[in-house]
Parts: sequence; structure tokens; C-alpha cells
Amino acid sequence: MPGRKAAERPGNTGRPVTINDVAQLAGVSVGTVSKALNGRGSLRAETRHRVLSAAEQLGFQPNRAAVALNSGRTYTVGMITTDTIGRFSIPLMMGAEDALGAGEMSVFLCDARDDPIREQYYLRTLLSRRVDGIIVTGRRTQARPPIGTGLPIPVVYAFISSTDPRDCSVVPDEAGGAHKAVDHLLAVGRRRIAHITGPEHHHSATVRATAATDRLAEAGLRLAGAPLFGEWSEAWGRQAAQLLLGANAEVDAVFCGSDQIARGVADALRAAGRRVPDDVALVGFDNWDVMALGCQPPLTSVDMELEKLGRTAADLLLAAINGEASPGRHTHPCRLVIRDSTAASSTPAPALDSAPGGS
Amino acid sequence: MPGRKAAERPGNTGRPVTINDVAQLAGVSVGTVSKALNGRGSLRAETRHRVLSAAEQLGFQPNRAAVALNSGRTYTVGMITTDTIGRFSIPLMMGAEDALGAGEMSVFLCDARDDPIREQYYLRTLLSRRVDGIIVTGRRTQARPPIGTGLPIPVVYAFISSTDPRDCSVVPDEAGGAHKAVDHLLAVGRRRIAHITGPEHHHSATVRATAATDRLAEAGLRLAGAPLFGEWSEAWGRQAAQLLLGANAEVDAVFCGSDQIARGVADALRAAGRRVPDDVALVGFDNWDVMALGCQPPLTSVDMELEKLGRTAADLLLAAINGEASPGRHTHPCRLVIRDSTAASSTPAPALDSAPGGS
DNA sequence: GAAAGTCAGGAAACCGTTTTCCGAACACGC
DNA sequence: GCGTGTTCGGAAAACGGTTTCCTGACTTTC
Repeated sequence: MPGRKAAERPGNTGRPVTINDVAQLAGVSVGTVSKALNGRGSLRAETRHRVLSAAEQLGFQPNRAAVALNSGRTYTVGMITTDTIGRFSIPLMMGAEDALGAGEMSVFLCDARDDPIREQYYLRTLLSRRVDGIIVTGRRTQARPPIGTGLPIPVVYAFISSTDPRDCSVVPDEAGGAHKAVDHLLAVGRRRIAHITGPEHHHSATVRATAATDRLAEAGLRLAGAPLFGEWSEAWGRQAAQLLLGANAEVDAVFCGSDQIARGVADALRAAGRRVPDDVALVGFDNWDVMALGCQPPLTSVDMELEKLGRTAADLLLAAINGEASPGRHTHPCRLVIRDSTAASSTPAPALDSAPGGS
Repeated sequence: MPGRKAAERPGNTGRPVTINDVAQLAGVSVGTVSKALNGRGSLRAETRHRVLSAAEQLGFQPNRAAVALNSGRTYTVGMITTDTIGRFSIPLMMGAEDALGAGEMSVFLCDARDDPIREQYYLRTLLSRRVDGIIVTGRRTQARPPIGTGLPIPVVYAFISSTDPRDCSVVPDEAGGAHKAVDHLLAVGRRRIAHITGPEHHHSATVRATAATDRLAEAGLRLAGAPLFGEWSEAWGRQAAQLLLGANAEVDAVFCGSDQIARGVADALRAAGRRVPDDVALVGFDNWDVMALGCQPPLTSVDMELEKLGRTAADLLLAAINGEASPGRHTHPCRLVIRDSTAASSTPAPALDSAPGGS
């Protein structure tokens, strides 16, 4: 048996094959193997081929730890979700992971679960692992304090944003999304539009409510009643819809802060004998397929395109790793997905003064 | 300036601090620093303290790549989701990540997106990164071919299972879950139980349907009509409920293969004037909160406890990494979560012969 | 035919950490 | 005052790659 004195751990069937094994089989030195595999130096075609087939035969995979050690690059990034991984994080993560994978980067998954201690633990771990960069995501779009200061590697905030304007953040243009929702309702002839949304202390709720109000004001209109702040739940949607029906039966559209709320509203309206979209048009937010498609009728909704957003974040991170940082807050447009809940009524609304700038 | 000839990459503000920096500051050798930080060897308390405070002062974090290189352990594992990361993968991943994090292991996230090419790419990547183990998950519980053979590291299949019985798989006891659902319906006095579920070619659908049928047979009963196979959607639930109402109005309970289907059934029943649970009791599967709680009334459902399952998978993987492999198929019990959709009717069903073994 | 130049591939340093081995200093007993 | 043991800490090898430098063989040129 050749003199292999590597610390063989008994549980392992055959320790991983190293560049040394390849060199031995090909009858060359390790330096030559490295050159052959990486296309460096000058080697005879025959030698190169001999090395390549030896590597192939042994199923050689270079030990990335060793590569990392002398290149200083690990080709890994960390992805920290500040809160529990959920519906919003997933498309983000998938988009980012996909974009990073294309750049041969692997992703460390870190679920901080809304716990600052866990978050800092993960940050230390990632720094210790010498990741090339970090993506920070979270369920809420509200700005949060930077995860660390003076970090030796670039950080990109996705969906969530950093309170430090010098940090790189990628956020959905929620106000723009609300604008699109309102514009669409106006375009299909609705004029008495109510807004039902989540808790007032929730950043997204206020941003969307404000944007909707503002857009209506630009069109010379007002929201039908004050925005109804509550919870991000179907139950609240149902409850709020009943409030609306009790107070003001003349509403012809409801723009909701989430698809869940919209769905509750749809159910309550139907139970009260109002038809969607004929009597009341409905727009949700999030374009969450199970909610938007399960709704009766299927729901028009604002899509924040989180997967694209994740991809953008990853691209910005890759650029920053390569020395081309793009600090600042980058907004990412939302897209309105139109479905039956805002289909043009069979009985068209009376033509009012046309909304200015509406195209 | 002291002779630092490290390859300084210009983009980086201050290269990460190494054990050498600590040694220099503390006025000792690197070996001593290592001993001080890891509690090895015999050092004077004063020396140890001097090293620790130097490390503290510099914010030293050992380079894990270097540690990996000479320990052979990377303290990382790969998590491959064979299909797109989704509703089922998330709790699994969270559970696994949590259990692994407690063991100081970091997790590489790999989303294979139902693409065997991607899957093999990720497998190679993970092997190249010398992960200590791999967890394979997927959306379907059906057995799949092993991700690789003769791998040098342990693999645990979670939720999904491997066709090779020597592989370690952790799967939910779906049949047991169906049994619990049926037992509960029997216990609240229902006798004419129908079953609506997903596509017949879907493993989970047939397993649950068969288990429900068998359990009823044990109680001397039969399913009300053949199982209705369709899709995993609310629309199918609504449609199937109408079929049921048209064909057989005497059903007093429906056990559904998923919460989405159950929700569709609930909506259709309500639209047809049937009360849930008074006229028809309803049980779902998955205990997906948004569906089960959004449903009117809230849905009794079978919970596969995926987070626990993920944790179990991680624990089995950690054990296997430590040389204590537990090959074979491990089943994980389901839990029935009882809500209003199966509340005891206000008008109790006539007491039939009591179901045997019902407690 | 000798000097110069080119080409192929080997030897060794290096990355950052751990661990083994060894030597120096010191205390102790005789 | 000299061997012996103990304690502390340094030197160096090892992990698995990459890269630089160098040498030897061959080719070219005058």
C-alpha cells in the first residue's frame, strides 16, 4: 500500500481524492495537474490530456477550502432573513440563489427568526466563513438599522432596506404599485374607491394607503372614507367589508392592502349579495397565487416581482464583490396583474369627467 | 511598516485579521494563540488572557477554510430541494436549519427546480465544497432514485424518500394522519364520510385515500362513494362538492386530501345552503394556517409537523456524520388539529353502533 | 558548433490554522 | 551543585490547492 498517512476517519468510505492522487496517476507533479486543470502555463497536449483523463477517472473535485485559502475568495455568500423565512422571503431567495448560482456562488441560508442575537450570531459565522458578500432580507419593507458597520465585505439589503443611505438596498416600489392599482380602477370606470389594509404601524400599509390617496387626489377624487387599518387577514377583510357596507353602500371598488384581505372582502361582499366585479371591483396586493386564484372571482393584484427583485439584489452584490458597488436605495417596479375581479362591468358606469393623465 | 506581503486586493478595506496578527499583538507565536483560543496545551493564565484580549481587540474570527483544510471537517451541510422551494420545503428547511445551527453547522441552500441537471450540478458543487452531509427534500412524498451512489458523505432524505431502502429517509406517516382524521370524524358521530383529494397519480393522494378507506372498513363502514380524485386546488374542491351534492345528499362529513380542497368544499357547501359542521363536518390535510384559519369555519386538519420532521432529519444526519448512521425509512407521526369545522353538531347524530376501538 | 531563445514540467513557497514535538526555564530533592 | 520533572511556549509539519521561479532539453540562428 502506498504511504498514505492521512487521518482516515473510519466512518468514511475512501477519503476524497486530492490533486496528489491525480498527479500520481498521471505521473506528473501536482503543479502540472493544477496547470492542466486550469489551463495555465504551457503543457504538451498529450500531458494535458493525460491529466484530464486521470482527473476524470478518479472523479476529482478540487477542495474548495484549499482554493479559498490561497485565493482569498470563497465563492459563497450568506443570505440572512431577519425574520422567519416565509412567503415573501422565498421568491426573493429563489431569485437571488438562481442569479448567484449562475456565478458559481453557493448560498448559506441563515434564518434569524426576528431575533437580534441570532442575527449577530449568523453575521459572525458568515464572517468567519469568509463569505464574499451578504444579502439581508426580511418580511417588512421598513428600513432597519445596518446589520453591521465597517464590514469587510459588501452587503445588499433586499425587500427590507437599511436606514443608512450609504448601504445598498433594493426595495419594491410599493407606492408605484398602489398607483397602478388606482389607475386601473379609474380606467375601468370606478370612482368611489375604498381602501382596506393592514395595521397602521406597518410601513407597507401606510405607504400603500398614502400612495392610493395621493393618486386619487391627482385625479381630483377622494378615497371613499378613511383607509381602514386592521390586520393582514381574511377575517379582517370580511369585517372591514361589513363596516363598509353598513356605512357607505355606494362604494364601487375596494383596493386592498393584501390578497388575503381582498379575499375576505370578496367573501363578505358575496355573502351580502354584492357582485364582484359588477357592483364592486376588487384589487389585492402581493399577487399570491393561492389567494388570488382561489378567490371568487380570481383577483386582480399588484405583484412586487420578488423573484426579480432577488435577482437584482444578487446582481448588485456580485457587482459590489467585483468592486463596483452601487450604494443607495434602488426601487424595483411593481406589476399589476389583471384578473376577473376588475373586469369591465357588464353595466358600464356613467361616464364621468375623464381622469386627467389617464391613458 | 512590518513586512506584510499578503496579496492585498485593493477593493477590500483592510484584509481580515489572521491568527498572525493576534500573535504579533500578544507577543507570542501563532501556535500559542491557537492553544489559547481553543483551550489546548498548557499556558500560563496570564498568557492566555493576553492572547484572548488581543483576539478580542482585533475582532479575530478564525478562517473556517483553513480550519476545514486541516480538520477535514467543514461544518457545513447541503440542503437540496429537488423541486422548487415551496410551502412544504420551508418548514422542513427551517427545522433542519435550526437543528443544524445548534450544532454549529451552516447550510448551503440548493434549489434544483425539478431539473435533474441542476440537481447533479448542485451535488457536484456540494461535494467539491466538502460538505459533511446532505439533506434532500422535495414537495412529494413519493420515493425517488438516490441522488448519488457511493457518496463519501451521509445523505438523509426528508419528506421525500429514496427508493433504495438502505438510504436514510424521514417521511410523514400520511396513512396514520388519514387514520386520525377518520377516527375523529367517527368520534364526533359521522358515518357517511366522503373523500375528495388530489390527482390519482399523486402518491400522497392514493396513500391517504387508501388509508381512509381501510380505516372505515375496520370500523365496518364504507366510504360514501369512491374517492374523488382531481387537483390540489380550491376550484376542484368546489367542483367536487357540487358533484357530491348532486349525487348523494346524505353525506355528513368530507375528509379532504388538502386544506385547499377542503376550503373549496366549504365554500361550495355554504353556497348550497349546507352548514359546516352542523350538516357536514370537514377535515383537511396539511394544516396550512392561511387556509385552515381563513376557512369559514376554521378547518380541522392533519398536520404533518414538517418542522419537527426537518429537525429529525437534521439530527439523523448529524448522527450519521458522527458515524452512527440509521439507515432505512423513518416515519414521523402526524397530528390532528381540531377546529370548528368538526365541532360536535348542535343536533347530535343518532347513536349508531359505536365504532370499535374508538376512544 | 556555440550562444541564445523557447518550451515543458518540477520544486517550493504560500494561504491560515491546528497539532505534534521539542527545548528552555525553573523548582525540587539529594 | 547536579540530575530530574514540570511547565510554558516556540518551531515546524500538515492540510490541498495555486503560482512563481527555475532547470533541463530542445530549437533556432549566425
